Amino acid sequence: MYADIPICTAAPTPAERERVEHYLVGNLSLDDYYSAARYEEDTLSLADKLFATHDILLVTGGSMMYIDALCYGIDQIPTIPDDIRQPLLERYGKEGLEPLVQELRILDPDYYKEVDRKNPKRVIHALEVCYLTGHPYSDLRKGKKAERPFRIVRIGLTRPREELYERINRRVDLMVSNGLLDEARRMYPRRGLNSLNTVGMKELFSWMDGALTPDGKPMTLEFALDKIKQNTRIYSRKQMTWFKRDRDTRWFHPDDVQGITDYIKEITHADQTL
RNA sequence: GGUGUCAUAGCUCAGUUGGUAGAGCAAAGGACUGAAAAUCCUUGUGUCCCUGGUUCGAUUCCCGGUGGCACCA
Repeated sequence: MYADIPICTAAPTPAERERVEHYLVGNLSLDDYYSAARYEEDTLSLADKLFATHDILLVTGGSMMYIDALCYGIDQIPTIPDDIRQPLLERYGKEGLEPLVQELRILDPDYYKEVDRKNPKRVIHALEVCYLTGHPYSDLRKGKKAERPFRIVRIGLTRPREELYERINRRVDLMVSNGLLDEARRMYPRRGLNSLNTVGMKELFSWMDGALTPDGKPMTLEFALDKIKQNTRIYSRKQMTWFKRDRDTRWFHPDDVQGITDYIKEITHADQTL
């Protein structure tokens, strides 16, 4: 989605896009506001258009909440304007989280009971919605699964951890030889943007800032690159935690092309007999 | 070769006035509804380098050994 950081995001290359049509690649600029809800809108309207000429569309990637927004929908909650978000962020910076948590207890006791009260993003967002709408956030959280006018087949790809980690490390090395450092240097002036608070950029920005490692020494490039590998590994584990919750997902080793093909055939056949 | 110093969790190190030990980082598990590649939560038994001694009891004190580091030759 975000343009200008194709190496960091492992965006499909022009050659790959030549072979297979891709959508929503580099369609956003780094300072665009975006969200899972907008992704839901964008992908649904795109799907509507593409199904006129295609039978099957493939959604790939590992952005957990975005994929769920497309597959299962997301509740109608208004986008928070800056003049509501900013004052809350300032208060959080000055007063810390506790007063905000107490305020949430009054404005939305139901959500207060279930939120992770140590997570600033969750607490602040709930307050934002309360302020903006004048209603408790929990009133808007229906959690209702959306119906889609198409069939969704979820295929999960995974591999033994050792194999996975080895590939992640190699992937980062490959990104570096493809010019990740130059990309980070070009983006450095815009480093405050949320879209650049991402694995692959944040570690290199810290290195450029001369940040210190936990033992008090200035970060080396090698340390920053190890950090990228480590954070990518952690991210891959988070993906597993998220996706394995979903009972509809069928898992395959990525090399098991036969298995995946058979599974798709089986499902298509089942559809035809219906 | 001599003298000094250090040896504790995967790593960097605290600590125990002698009663078998704890932080940060790493690692693993988990949460997740408009900032999500974000944000947050949970989990710490390890021959306290080895041998012997003192002691009711040693990782802690003492002798010796091994290894690292520093200085002197």
